[in-house]
Amino acid sequence: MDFIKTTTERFQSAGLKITPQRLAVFKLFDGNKTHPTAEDIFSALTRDYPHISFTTVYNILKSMVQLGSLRELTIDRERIHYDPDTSSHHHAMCTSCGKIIDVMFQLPLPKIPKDLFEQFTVDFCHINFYGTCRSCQQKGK
Amino acid sequence: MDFIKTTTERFQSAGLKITPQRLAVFKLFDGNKTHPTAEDIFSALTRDYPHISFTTVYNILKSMVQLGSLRELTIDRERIHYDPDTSSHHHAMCTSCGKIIDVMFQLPLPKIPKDLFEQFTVDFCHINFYGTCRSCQQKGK
DNA sequence: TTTTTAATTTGTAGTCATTCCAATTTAAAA
DNA sequence: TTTTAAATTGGAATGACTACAAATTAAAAA
Ligand SMILES: [Mn+2]
Ligand SMILES: [Mn+2]
Ligand SMILES: [Zn+2]
Ligand SMILES: [Zn+2]
Repeated sequence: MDFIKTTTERFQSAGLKITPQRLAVFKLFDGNKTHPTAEDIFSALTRDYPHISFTTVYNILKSMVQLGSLRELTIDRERIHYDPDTSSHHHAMCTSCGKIIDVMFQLPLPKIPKDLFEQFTVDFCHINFYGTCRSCQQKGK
Repeated sequence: MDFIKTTTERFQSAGLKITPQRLAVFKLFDGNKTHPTAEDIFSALTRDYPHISFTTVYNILKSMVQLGSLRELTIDRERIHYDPDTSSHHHAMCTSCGKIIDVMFQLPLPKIPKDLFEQFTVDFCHINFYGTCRSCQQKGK
């Protein structure tokens, strides 16, 4: 299903308006695999919306997360990265350049220790890999 | 091996001094399974060191991490939690009360998709579970 | 199309964890 | 005991994110 259309419908169903700023953010995330930050989105918007406010960007991101169109990553302690792919997958971040890539695999449920479930109702799980990407390895030589 | 002794030796080998403040922090972490924050450590120290500075706490924590006596958790976006258990294990955080518990298991290497290793040298991996702990589930009723 | 109104955007100020810095103090080597 | 490099301290700075109130606007109603 189309990300922009789905997200637009979710906003409308929630009684939220479709503003040019919102639509521009939807477009930036459509098919985006780069896991941008609020700053990234803000910078990209300033070209078309020179008066865009950071608050607006944060507001839009928050609504998109609440409506299930974006997921917040926990991999980078410095800032939140947003992912329009809300399906179950994980991430790897290069500790040298900060690039974040997808790691498409499922942690098999039987592997999770059952004593965890005895103490805890698990809602979701983030698996974060840290290391060095190819281009940074070559640069380091 | 004893945590305080090991950590003390690491500081000395690195040419760092053993101050009362440092020793007090080492003691607070010895056998500690609660994953405290800098604030937690600061508060615990104010009893014996009423003039302790936050900067000192942060400096000590940084040195301990650098020398391998502490590990920084990525599970809580709001603040860093520190763990004196640097062996490979994972964590679960209650999204209601913030409590963090250990999840003792190893992600089996063959389960990690091999294309990750083609693009990336993995140094370490944090697995973070989020959910609701027992006592918060009961309170919620 | 015009009017109406509640929602949105914007700029600014505020928060909070963490870091920076320079003056003072101190562990520990000489 | 003296010396000195390192540590501690308090206060100021940083940076991501949030709160708030005034101005603007999407879109429903007339
Ligand atoms: Mn992703
Ligand atoms: Mn632990
Ligand atoms: Zn890299
Ligand atoms: Zn709880």
